Amino acid sequence: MTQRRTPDSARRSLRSRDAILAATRELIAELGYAKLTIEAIAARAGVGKQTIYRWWPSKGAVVFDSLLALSEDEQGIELPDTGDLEADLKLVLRATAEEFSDPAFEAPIRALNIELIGDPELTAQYREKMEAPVRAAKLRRLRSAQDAGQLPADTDLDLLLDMLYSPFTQRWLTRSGPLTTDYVDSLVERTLRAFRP
Amino acid sequence: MTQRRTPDSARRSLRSRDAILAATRELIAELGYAKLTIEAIAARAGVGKQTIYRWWPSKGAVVFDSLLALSEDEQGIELPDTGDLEADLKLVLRATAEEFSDPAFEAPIRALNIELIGDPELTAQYREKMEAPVRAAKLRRLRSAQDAGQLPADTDLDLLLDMLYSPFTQRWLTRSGPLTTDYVDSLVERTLRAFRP
DNA sequence: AGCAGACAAGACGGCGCGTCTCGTCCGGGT
DNA sequence: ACCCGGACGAGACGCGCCGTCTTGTCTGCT
Repeated sequence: MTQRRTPDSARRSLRSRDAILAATRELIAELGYAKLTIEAIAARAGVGKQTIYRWWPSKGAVVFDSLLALSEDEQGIELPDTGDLEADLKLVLRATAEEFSDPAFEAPIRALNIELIGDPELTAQYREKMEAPVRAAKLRRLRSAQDAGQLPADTDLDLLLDMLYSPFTQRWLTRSGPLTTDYVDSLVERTLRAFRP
Repeated sequence: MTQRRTPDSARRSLRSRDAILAATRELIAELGYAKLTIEAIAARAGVGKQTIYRWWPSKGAVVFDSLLALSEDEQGIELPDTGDLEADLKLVLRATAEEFSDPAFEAPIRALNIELIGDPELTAQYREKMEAPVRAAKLRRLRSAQDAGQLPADTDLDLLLDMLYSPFTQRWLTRSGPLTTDYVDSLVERTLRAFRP
C-alpha cells in the first residue's frame, strides 16, 4: 500500500510554481473566473497539467494560492493610530473602498469568494493565512482605543469588527450600492456609537 | 432575419416547467450545486434538454427560478409588531437563524449566492423578485417604530437594515461562527443603540 | 555517478456542454 | 372537425475540458 502521494517538496520547481500562479492571475483578469480552466493555466505557464495536479487538489486551491502569493509580501500590517479611532477607521475604510473599486481587483476577489462559499476547508485556510494578520492588526488598533478610554474595556471586539466590515463587504459583493465616502463614514460613526461608553 | 427566439409562451407546458424546477431543487439538495448538471435535471424531470434551453438562458437562471417558485406562495409578508422594536427584531432574527441552520436550506441558498456573486443581471432579478417584498416588510416595521418614537424620524433605515442583516448573512455565508441566540440578540441590541434617539 | 522523481508534452476515455435532428403530440385558428 | 405550426421527449453530435496515464528528458539529492 505505498501511497504515491505526498510528492517530494524539496525537488519542487519554484520556476513552475511561480509561472502557474502568475498565469492563473492573468487568466482570471482576462477571462473571468467562470471561464478559467486548468488546461489554459498549464498552457499559459508553459507547464504540464500533471504539475498542477501534483501540487494542488483543486482549481480553487490554485486560485487561492495565486492570490495568497500577492499578499505574502504585505507583512507586518499596521493600522494608523493617531489617537482618534473614528478618524483612523474612516481613513482605513475609505482606502479599502478605493481598492475594491479597482476593476483589476474585482474579478479575482469575486472568484475567491465564490470558491470560499462552496468550500469550508478552503475557507479555513483563507481565515488562517489571509484574514488572520489583517484581523489581528484591526484588533490591535481597537485595543489601543480601549486603553485610551475610547471604547469600554469589556467591548466585544469581534462583534464590533463584524458590524463594521460585514455591511461593507456585503454591499460590494451583492452590488447593492457604491462604497462612497459618505457610506463608509456613516458606517464608522454608527458602529462606534453602538459601542461608545 | 427572422429571429427564431422568443418561443410562444402560450403553448408552454406547465407540467414540464414544474418538473424541471422540482428536479433542480432535488438535485441541488442531493449533489450540491457544484455537481448540478443540465443533463441530470432533464433526465430527472423526464424532459428533453432542449426544453430547458428553450426557456432558460443559463443554469443560474434555472436555479434561481427553482428557488423563486418556493417563495412565491409567501405573499403578504408582515413582521411582528408588538410595539417593542427590539423584542420584535430579536424574534425575527432568531427565527431566521433557525431557518438558516436547516441543512436542507443550506445547499440551495449557497448555490443561489454563488450564482448572484458572479451574475449582476441575476442579482437585479433577485433584488426585485425575492428580496424586495421582504425588505419592504422590514421597512414598514421600522417606520412603525419611527411613528412610535423608538427611532428618530430622520433615521437612514437602509443603513440600519444593512447593519442589522449584513453581519448575520456574512457570518452564515463565510461560516465564521454559529448564529446563536446570543449573537443575534447582541446584534439587534448594538444596532438599535447605534440609531437610538 | 547513479537514481529517484519532478518535469513538459501530449494522448486518452469520459462527461457535460449547447445545438441539432428526429418523430410525436398538442392546442389555437379557420 | 380539421390543420399546421410549434413545443415536446429522446437522443445523436462535435466540442472542450476534465483528470489520469505514458513517454522521454532533465534535475537535484545521495
